[in-house]
Amino acid sequence: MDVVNKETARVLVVDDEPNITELVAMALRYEGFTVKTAATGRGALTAVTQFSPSLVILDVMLPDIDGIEVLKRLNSAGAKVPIIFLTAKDATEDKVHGLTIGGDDYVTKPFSIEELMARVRVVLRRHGNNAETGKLALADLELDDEAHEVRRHGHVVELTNTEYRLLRYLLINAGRVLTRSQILDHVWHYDFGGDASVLETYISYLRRKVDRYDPPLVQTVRGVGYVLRTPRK
Amino acid sequence: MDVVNKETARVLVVDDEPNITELVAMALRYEGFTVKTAATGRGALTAVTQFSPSLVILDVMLPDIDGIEVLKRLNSAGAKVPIIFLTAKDATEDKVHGLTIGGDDYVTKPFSIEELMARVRVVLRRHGNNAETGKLALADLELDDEAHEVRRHGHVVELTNTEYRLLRYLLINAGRVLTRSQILDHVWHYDFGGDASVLETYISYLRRKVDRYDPPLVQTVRGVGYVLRTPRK
DNA sequence: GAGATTCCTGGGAAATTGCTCAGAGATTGT
DNA sequence: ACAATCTCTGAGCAATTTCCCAGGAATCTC
Repeated sequence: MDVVNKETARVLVVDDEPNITELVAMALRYEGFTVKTAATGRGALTAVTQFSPSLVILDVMLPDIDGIEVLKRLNSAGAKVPIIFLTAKDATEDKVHGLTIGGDDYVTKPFSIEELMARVRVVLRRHGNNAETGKLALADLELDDEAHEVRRHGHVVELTNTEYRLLRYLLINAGRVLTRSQILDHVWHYDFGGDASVLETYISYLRRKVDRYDPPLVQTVRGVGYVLRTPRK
Repeated sequence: MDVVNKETARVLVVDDEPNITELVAMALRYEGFTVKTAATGRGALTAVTQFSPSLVILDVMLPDIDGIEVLKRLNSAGAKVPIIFLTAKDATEDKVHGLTIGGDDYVTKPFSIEELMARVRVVLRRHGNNAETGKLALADLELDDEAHEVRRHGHVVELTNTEYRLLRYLLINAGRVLTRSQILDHVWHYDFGGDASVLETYISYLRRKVDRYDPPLVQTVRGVGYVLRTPRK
């Protein structure tokens, strides 16, 4: 289904924190992308010319040239590569916000891998590099990624962001039992160290909002985790 | 992507405790994998380059370089081999938690072999090493790992987690007589110290739930253990 | 066949797991 | 800066699961 297939899509990851680049690179490779990393703004610029990525994931805070400056230089050099900024949740956010007009986007640290990957898909789709439709469904439950909208039985269901991401992850893996740690890894922030009971709370929320109509789709597998599926029997 | 079938799939087991590596290596070999072991982080790194395993099972606590550092070095060396971490149930768990993004996973000690093998299969399947479809069957008894679901004669059978793992272990070894201690080692935690009569209790549970239809598949071999097989009159 | 051994099963206590609610704290929008 | 919303925690409660025990059934040994 891929127009430009994923195997040939190249992503450059730039961050001065090796933990982050490794984490992100790993997740991207797992999704099938070819990945290069850089630790500095200067390194990023040369990597763009040599590697010519289809997408750059770029930390705003870098030891030498900051991310925004990198963007400017790339633009004035005529390189039209889309960028996803990584930014701490502070004042600079506004700055980045104003700049992300084109196909660009930004994600605030700490982020969840699932969230970042969703952005990557969206950005690449916007740039015609990928043909994911952005729609998922199970029974009378529909999730439209583009509109960020969920419907059950035809009715729009209002979900918060975390609820949405949780439902999305379950829906991607519909019919497959997911363990708690799998879910926590994907839906919560990468440095989330808290109590795993948030998950239970959110499952509870989802049930109240999404499973208000029969049949119940969110199912517990005791001692293992959760599944989204039509009830057997 | 490397498509590797089980016969040729290689697994590297790293732990400084020989009891553990032996136990795990034996179980893996029994399942048909080719296995190498290492006792140190350094040993692991060289083994990865020489042996180029499809999967590494890696203790976090090692005498020289710890498991997380090994992961980092492997990644920065561009080796994208999936890892299953073994970790004690303490603070380090969080650390590992954050790192298990790609196809990686972790298991807390003490674990049961059966549990670890399930993770191995999941991880290898995720990585396109179609080691197994994730389905097992004997006569009209089916077990679907992904859905964590068991059917007998077409009907779904509700099993608790321990019941499920016990049945799974018997099913993998269908036709082969398993001793009590084999079963206890595999299905219960490897350092399980309780009364061995739990096993009898659970066999009883399984019979009630799974062997409700003819023919009875769960059979006792007096003085030895149990087998799962169609009765030979 | 009698005794010894091994195994089966029901009852029930203890532990675990999961659900829900209420509220504190953080975040967002106006 | 305020109000509204969202996220996460903790605790109590409910349900289920795990495990142990004990009495009795089945099988083996002699």
